[in-house]
Amino acid sequence: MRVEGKRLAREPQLVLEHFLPYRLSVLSNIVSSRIAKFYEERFQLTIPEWRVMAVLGRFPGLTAAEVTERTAMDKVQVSRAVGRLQKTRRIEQRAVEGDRRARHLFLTETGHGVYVEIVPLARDYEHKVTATLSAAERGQLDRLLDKLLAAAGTL
Amino acid sequence: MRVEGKRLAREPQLVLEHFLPYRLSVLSNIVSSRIAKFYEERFQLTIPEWRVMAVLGRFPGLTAAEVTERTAMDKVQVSRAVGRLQKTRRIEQRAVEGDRRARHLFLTETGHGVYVEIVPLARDYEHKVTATLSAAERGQLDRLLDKLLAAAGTL
DNA sequence: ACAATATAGTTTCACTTGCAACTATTATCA
DNA sequence: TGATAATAGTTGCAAGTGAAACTATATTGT
Repeated sequence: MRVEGKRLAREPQLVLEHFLPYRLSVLSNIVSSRIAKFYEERFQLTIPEWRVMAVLGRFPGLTAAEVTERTAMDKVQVSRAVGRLQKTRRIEQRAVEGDRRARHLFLTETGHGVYVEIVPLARDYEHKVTATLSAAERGQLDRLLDKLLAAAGTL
Repeated sequence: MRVEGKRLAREPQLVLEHFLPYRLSVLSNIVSSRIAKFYEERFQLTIPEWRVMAVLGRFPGLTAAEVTERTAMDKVQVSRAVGRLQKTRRIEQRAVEGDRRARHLFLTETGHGVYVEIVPLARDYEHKVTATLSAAERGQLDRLLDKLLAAAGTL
């Protein structure tokens, strides 16, 4: 009934800590949870909320559906993040003329202030994460992520 | 009240799709959710369960605490995965002599069969994800992940 | 024009998750 | 030895999640 002894030697094995999906997941979880903790403590902001603010900072007036396209979040997540951001007065909405289902979303002045404050902090954190990499390695990392993201999208 | 017009041009901006934490999260989520779906459909297995099985396949007899150390899962997650795996008869436990709190965990014959079936499938998937990379790039990826994981762990 | 479809966004539900509290057991040390 | 602290593992709870159902509005085809 038990599995032990030399049988194992010849059988397929998987070394979890060398397994790409596992490594990606661990790395991503570490990075995301640190950021999440930081945003939460400092701004009472979740990562989905931050993502919505980030795209609205760059593209004021997107609708929720357009935010969804640009963030790899699903529409439920966006809807909830938008709801919370409105409650906390970081974003506001205006009618889309010609379509009463959708609304344009904008950072409020308050929201924009938060955005402007976070952006350099986010960059700092990114730099810390990649601090042990050389410039060449950072370039490699970018290229590899591009390729992997493209590949993963079409699998 | 609104944020628009040329003000934006001079203000800090963050391009989400170039932001490392975001990119890592998106890539990891795509990869993990595909795998999760596959494991679920084919083996009624969650990723935490699979991780537990993967380490027990390689290190039969670990205790739950030891599984925790080796998987970057927390003990609650391990406890629940172990519970489900016992219910589905994929693992079993034996007493640890000299400590009645802990138990050694082993794959059952059934569990081992699942393990042996999954391992090559997992490898295949990994290869598919990296199929667009050259051998050199795969090497780079490994090295970069090593460095980033080491760095992230100590931040 | 109007029935059938599609889309924007919200809500419900079942499930997962992590934190903290908890039980049981073992280790420490005065 | 007996009190205190540490450890293994489980459970309760509050919050987050995605899938599917739902409302409201817009589009399409006849």
